[in-house]
Amino acid sequence: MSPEELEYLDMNCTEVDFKPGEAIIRQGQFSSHIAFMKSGLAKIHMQGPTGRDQVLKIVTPRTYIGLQTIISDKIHRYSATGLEPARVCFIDIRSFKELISRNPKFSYEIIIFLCQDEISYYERFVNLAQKQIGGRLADALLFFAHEVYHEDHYRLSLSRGDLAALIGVTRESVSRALKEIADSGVIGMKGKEIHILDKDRLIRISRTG
DNA sequence: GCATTAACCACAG
DNA sequence: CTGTGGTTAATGC
Repeated sequence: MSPEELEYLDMNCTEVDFKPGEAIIRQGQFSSHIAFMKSGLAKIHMQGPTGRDQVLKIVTPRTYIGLQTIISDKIHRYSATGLEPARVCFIDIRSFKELISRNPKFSYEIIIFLCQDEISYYERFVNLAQKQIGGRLADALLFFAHEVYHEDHYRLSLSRGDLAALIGVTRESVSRALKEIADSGVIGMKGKEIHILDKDRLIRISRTG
């Protein structure tokens, strides 16, 4: 993006800080803005027909929240909630649309983002449908190491319940699966501290799980 | 049938 | 919020 466009974005953007557990956007709420994560971590989640909460994805810095708002400024179909202290930038839809139509480079970046996002949903969809708990949990643990913390040793900011909602199982199953995978020496774990000790085996679990 | 897997429930730290 | 144990239902040899 050119400096002018950045400036344009900045001028039309309102920065807000969120604490862990605070709602960034709420399912069912009127939507008039698109959000951009500047820093921190959040979850995108949705209330299912059973009333249970499902985590659709984890949002890392430099990604958008609520892009779908572009197609109609109606109601949010999902929620976003902070997991770690987060700084979020809200851009009103009009300004955002303006930028899209004015700037092909920007539009192209958005399309790239949407494409990558969709691919990752496809993969997650298949993984959730075909793997059992061990494999799904391994996927999640590897995801946090590779995509979020960029470390094999990290402090997970999600609760066991969040983790369960992410991989579509109950929190009890997460507890048991974590214990099992830790007892086998593949990971080290104390509370929310996760230490990947044997990545090869973890990857194998992810594939065969 | 028998084993495995995972949800559901209750209860304790 | 987290972990554990018992129970129960579904699925696959």
